[in-house]
Amino acid sequence: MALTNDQTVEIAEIFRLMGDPTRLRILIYCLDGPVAVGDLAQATGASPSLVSHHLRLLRAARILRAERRGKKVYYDAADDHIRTVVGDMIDHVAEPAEDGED
Amino acid sequence: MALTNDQTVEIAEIFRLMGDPTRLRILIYCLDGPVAVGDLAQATGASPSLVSHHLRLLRAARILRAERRGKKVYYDAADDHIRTVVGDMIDHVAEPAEDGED
DNA sequence: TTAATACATGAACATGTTTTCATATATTAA
DNA sequence: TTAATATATGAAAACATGTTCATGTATTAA
Repeated sequence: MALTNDQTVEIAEIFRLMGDPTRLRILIYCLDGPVAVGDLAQATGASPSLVSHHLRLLRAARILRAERRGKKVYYDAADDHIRTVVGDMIDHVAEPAEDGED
Repeated sequence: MALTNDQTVEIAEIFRLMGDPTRLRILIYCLDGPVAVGDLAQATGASPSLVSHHLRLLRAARILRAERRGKKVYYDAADDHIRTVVGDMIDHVAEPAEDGED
């Protein structure tokens, strides 16, 4: 499959955003359903401010989406592709190395 | 699925490496079969030196693997998970936005 | 051995990113 | 309105990364 330059850059941008451990932790916590910012901060051990900064990036890239309910804002995966990509990668790491590699 | 901290960091590292446009282009060219370094440089428009630097990172993370044949060194995807992850992401970008997003 | 080709590597520059801290905004309750 | 909770944001500090250039190593052929 051939990609345009814009598509390549867009994909790289999504991978890049997934490529920071703090942000990836936040993302993974959001894969199973909406989670509030404060809960993400608690779960990840990052400050609410830092979590909020990361959430903004993830949201801007349409990796996550936000929904306010009262005082809290809940974030969850923007679509199933995101879940699939992260799921595949988890499988990749969970599996033992394949034959033939050096 | 619960991940250890090491696993999370390992996954983030792989995503991070896929998250640079030059490196992603190199990776995508390697998905369909072994490609020599010089051909990757030509195809991507990057210098052989830069391609080599990127290949070293991709190889160290076991995203690609190398095989020398005479003077040339051929790189290809280390396993099918890599192909799957990139393929999923291409689908993600190729598809129109889903319902319900803001 | 020498030369030519193909790739790899170290150092340095330029740029970009993550994180913290202080402060601002939104929502609800009193 | 005031206070309390929850989240967002701007700026700066600390740190990391991509790229280039010069040079080094491997392989083959003469």
